[in-house]
Amino acid sequence: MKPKITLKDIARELEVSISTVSKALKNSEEISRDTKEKVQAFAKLYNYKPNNIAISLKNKRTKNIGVVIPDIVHHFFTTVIRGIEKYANAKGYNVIVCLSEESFDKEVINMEMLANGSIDGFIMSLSSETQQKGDFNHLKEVTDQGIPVVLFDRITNEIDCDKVIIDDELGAYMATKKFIEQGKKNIAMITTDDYLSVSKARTQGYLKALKESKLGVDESKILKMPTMEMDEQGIKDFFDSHELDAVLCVNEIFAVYSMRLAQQKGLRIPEDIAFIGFTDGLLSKYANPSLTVVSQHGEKMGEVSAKLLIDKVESEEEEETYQTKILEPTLVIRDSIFH
Amino acid sequence: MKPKITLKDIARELEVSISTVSKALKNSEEISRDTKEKVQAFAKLYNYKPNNIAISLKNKRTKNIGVVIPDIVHHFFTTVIRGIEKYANAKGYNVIVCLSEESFDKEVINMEMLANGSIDGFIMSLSSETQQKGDFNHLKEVTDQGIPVVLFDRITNEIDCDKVIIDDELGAYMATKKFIEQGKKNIAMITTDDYLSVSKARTQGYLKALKESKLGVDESKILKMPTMEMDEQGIKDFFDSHELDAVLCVNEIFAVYSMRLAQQKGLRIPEDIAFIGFTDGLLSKYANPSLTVVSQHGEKMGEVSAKLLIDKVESEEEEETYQTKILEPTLVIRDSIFH
DNA sequence: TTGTACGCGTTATCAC
DNA sequence: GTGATAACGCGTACAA
Repeated sequence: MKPKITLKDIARELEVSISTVSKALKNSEEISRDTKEKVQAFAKLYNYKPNNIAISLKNKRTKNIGVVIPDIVHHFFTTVIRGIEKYANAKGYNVIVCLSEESFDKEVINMEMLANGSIDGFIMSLSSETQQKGDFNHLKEVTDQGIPVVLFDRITNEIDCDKVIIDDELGAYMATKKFIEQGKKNIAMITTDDYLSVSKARTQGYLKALKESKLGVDESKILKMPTMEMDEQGIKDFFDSHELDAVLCVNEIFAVYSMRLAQQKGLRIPEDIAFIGFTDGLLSKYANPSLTVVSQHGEKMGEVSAKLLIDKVESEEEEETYQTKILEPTLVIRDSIFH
Repeated sequence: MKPKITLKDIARELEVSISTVSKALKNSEEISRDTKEKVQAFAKLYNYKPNNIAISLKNKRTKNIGVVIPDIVHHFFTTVIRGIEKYANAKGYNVIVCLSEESFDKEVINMEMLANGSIDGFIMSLSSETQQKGDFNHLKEVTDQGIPVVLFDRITNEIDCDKVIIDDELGAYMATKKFIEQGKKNIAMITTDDYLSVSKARTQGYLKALKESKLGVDESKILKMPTMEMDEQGIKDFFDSHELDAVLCVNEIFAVYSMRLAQQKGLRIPEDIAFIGFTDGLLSKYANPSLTVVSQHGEKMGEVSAKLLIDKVESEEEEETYQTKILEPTLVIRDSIFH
């Protein structure tokens, strides 16, 4: 058991002053070669490392980034974290992860916990409850304090800050268009309620593609699930009451589950009915048949978010200029559609 | 823009001393009702919150937990994080997540980054490279400094610390036994190289069950993959060169992919060939057919780890007594075997 | 009842 | 070339 050693310890042991030690360790020109060597040798021997907390207090910089997300089990958020971690780590930052579990209150509590000096900035994606309530005071307070915030994926226009999203509307548009090109006539969409910013945008892309085609829109072919949770019965009923030959799903879980239902009804995929989902996760890759998806490029999104945040944190001037980066979605073609 | 307010600011504004403010905010009996109300009102108005960093420096307690894991995209680790986060948050702790990406060097760097005061303790699962090298000096150094460590899942006996694992051997044993009871005769195992502690234990459980039965062991029915990465061709060759009616896989990805291969060969699941995997993730649940798995109870594991760590962090006496908690695995029966 | 002084570990400035 | 001092923000033992 050898407890952490401080400057003071070294100073006492070597019978010099604390400031001499501090300078010696930084190879300051002021200090004689002799003392420098003595101090550095001693420090190395006892494995001296400066205390991060003390430095944080002094510099008012923690080198920590707070990441607040609704859920960590979803593959998309997981890849975003990985992207953030990658970029942040390379820049010497640590990542503190907090989960809101889709709860407004938890989101608020987590942010308050971190906003009192623990972090230099936030990267976050709003909980569904927050988007539903439309209450963003906790974000406002944080930005008012001058703490930089980057929102990704689930964002709001009510807050002035940097944002990173993919073009959800375009993604859904591309997917729907693909169906149309392949001659599908009865194209359904399974999504969540509109309060989720991404669901809304995706629904619009779907509608846009249909309006541009001869097919036109049939609102009854849109199934809006109340939550992100799987409602197996809801989807089952939907399939029983509609004649469909293509389905666009707002996430991969809905899609994979829907495929199973279709198969149970004896439909062939993609001949009788084709599927496209969002999120390029393990589920899509290993589903049977494998699922065509609109990739959200989570890792890229994380990296971009981290870069935006760290740039802002490290920039001296406080520019009040914010940007919104819109990443291009891409279609990952697999066996759930023709190719 | 209203920057953070400090005790000093309040003191100056109200023309009292800093310590008076500090005491007033803690409702100290020493302070007159009058000043207390004045101070508290002012503090509330300007939304005063004590600076975490300053408190950390003073208390030598950060209320941060460092979590170092090999990978965040695997469902198992994801659920463990969730468990840790849940427990830790309830206790007022934050979770700093670092990814080693299965790399020894990254693991070392991450730990060093955090060990200089940023955290009160570590929860970690070893990278495969670390287990392969058998070099645990970075762990030794940390524990030598008196920083508590909890290892989970991928552990080592070389380090004295609390540990949390599931009984991997038992899990594999249960699964194999299940196959045997159901009359399967040619039971294979797809695993990774033995340097991963969990793979080794699982292989032993598999062997134990076979030895106890009349079937006996056929080493050629064990496929050892060099890494956690999917080697599709390796599995394909294995299937082509063996007559199998049951397969135990060390993770769900191997299992789901193997099922697909079996189906492509025209085999029926579970009649012709049955499958069991490890890890109760989304993949297992939504596979077609759904996959029977040995559940590792990741969330529980995270909670238990967090509890062990926080208990140790908060205990005054430094007991040099460590425990290893062994969680019971359970079989989650789904359609990839008879039931 | 209020205020002073000190310490947590570090760095920067200034004096010797 | 070296050291004393102040400061970051807070809490607390002790003094007034």
